[in-house]
Amino acid sequence: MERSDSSDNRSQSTEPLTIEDHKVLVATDIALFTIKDGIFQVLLIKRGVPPFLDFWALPGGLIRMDIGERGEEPEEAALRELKEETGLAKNLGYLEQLGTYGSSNRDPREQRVISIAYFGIGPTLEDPEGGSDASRATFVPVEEAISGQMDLAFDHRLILTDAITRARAKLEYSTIATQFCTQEFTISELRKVYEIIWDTELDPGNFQKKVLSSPGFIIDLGRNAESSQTGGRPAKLYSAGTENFLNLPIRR
Amino acid sequence: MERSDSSDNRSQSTEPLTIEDHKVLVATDIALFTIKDGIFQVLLIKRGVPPFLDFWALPGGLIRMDIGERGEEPEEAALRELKEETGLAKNLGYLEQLGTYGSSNRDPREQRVISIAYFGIGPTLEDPEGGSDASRATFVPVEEAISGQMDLAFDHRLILTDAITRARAKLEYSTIATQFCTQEFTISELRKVYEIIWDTELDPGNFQKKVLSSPGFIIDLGRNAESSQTGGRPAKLYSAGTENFLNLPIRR
DNA sequence: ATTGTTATTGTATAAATTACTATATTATAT
DNA sequence: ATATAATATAGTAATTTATACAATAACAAT
Repeated sequence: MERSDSSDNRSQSTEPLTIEDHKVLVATDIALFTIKDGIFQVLLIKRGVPPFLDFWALPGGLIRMDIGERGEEPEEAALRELKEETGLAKNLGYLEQLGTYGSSNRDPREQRVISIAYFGIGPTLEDPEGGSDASRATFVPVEEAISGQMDLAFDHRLILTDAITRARAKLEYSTIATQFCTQEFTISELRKVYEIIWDTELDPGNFQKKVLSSPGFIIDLGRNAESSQTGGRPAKLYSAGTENFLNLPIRR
Repeated sequence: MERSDSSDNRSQSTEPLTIEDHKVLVATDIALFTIKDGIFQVLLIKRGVPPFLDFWALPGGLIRMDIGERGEEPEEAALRELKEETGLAKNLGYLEQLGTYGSSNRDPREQRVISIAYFGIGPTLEDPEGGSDASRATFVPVEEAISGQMDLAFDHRLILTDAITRARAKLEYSTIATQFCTQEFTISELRKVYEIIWDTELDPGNFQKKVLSSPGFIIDLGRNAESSQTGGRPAKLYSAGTENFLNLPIRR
């Protein structure tokens, strides 16, 4: 046998590495966003264990192989760790895979660890509280989280940056903005989601027409919101529609 | 490695699981697309080893831990397997992560295997040829590949379907269509990329204006292509521009 | 009733898209 | 050479969409 590049995924006595040696640890992380106090925020935990003890991090942890028939589903692991580390267990408004971060130097420990990162949205949820490997858990304004003031563990600044980019991009061509609202919301509230996340101002009249002319974006509930303290015409109430994507994008 | 004593994970004792027991195998797969003979095609291999012996599959394989300081980078593994299984080693026009497929039942073997899937584009490349674990390697029309006529291994039909969706969507708002062309191309050739992948017809005049008014999409080379056999005004030659995204989308 | 505030509708203009026509430049047939 | 077909490119009018901004509607506070 002169060729040494043949498949080594079955353990052979002549090969130095067994299949076991190619296994790696797989973790999940969630960038869970919300709008709280009129600010675009992300859920972070303060690590209570090394490495990166006392650094801030996205909630997450290893996929466990002792759960389920053949180990945990990745999304399941992400939600479990979210609950363990932050106490948040309500159904999220939205969850999708962001990407997998597998660079060989992303974890300082001897073991190689790759992470499947998720992008999530929750409406104003119950207050998080630290647990498990997290000494604290709190929503943090995204600007603050990526500013450099906060020490983020591993490559979580990269993951978070990618997640913020994803969020801002998806507002344009999808209906996910409704997931930042409560179940019943006004068009003004929906517009403020865009304004806060994009850090820009949108024309109320034009926004209204655009949203109302996008089929499946929002559903008219036929009722009005209660008048605000400051007066003004009461706004109609809507709920999220059934479409996931917009025919015509909403532009910044 | 100093941990040769802990590699026995098959002992079903009552002892708690060690960190080793949570490790899994990580593979990569590539959906590599091209346009060949005027048809949207994807590179598939015929498996030469079990499981799914003689099934068609996306090129790919395990990330190796015996390459590099701390194991292979995922993208590196994907390109290595591509070369080993299909012989294709030229620089790809485009490569991005598609997503990670980690369902616990996606691999029938005892070992849990998750796969990081990539989406790639090559211009008309050299002809592929099978190697390593692949008995054959060939470009296959995407319609044929997902039609059900071909037996695809693992969850590769799902991955391929997602990759096709990604390709069709990215044509709208990105400049990746140029990656399906040779280095120098005409606007007609670029338009045919859209027409073939979207299976639709686009108005030549309107397409021309749209492309030329999109800054950074294509670069005028100031030369003409050779006249075609059938006559007609010779087209100007262009090369791919520097922008990755379009301000205004190209619509189907 | 008056004023302030917010929601909603209307309107005029600008920009982009679409459908279609016209012209330019070549090859091929006669 | 001339006519015709084929393809690329440019132009034009109608339609749709986007933008800026004005007007009206419906409430609270006074």
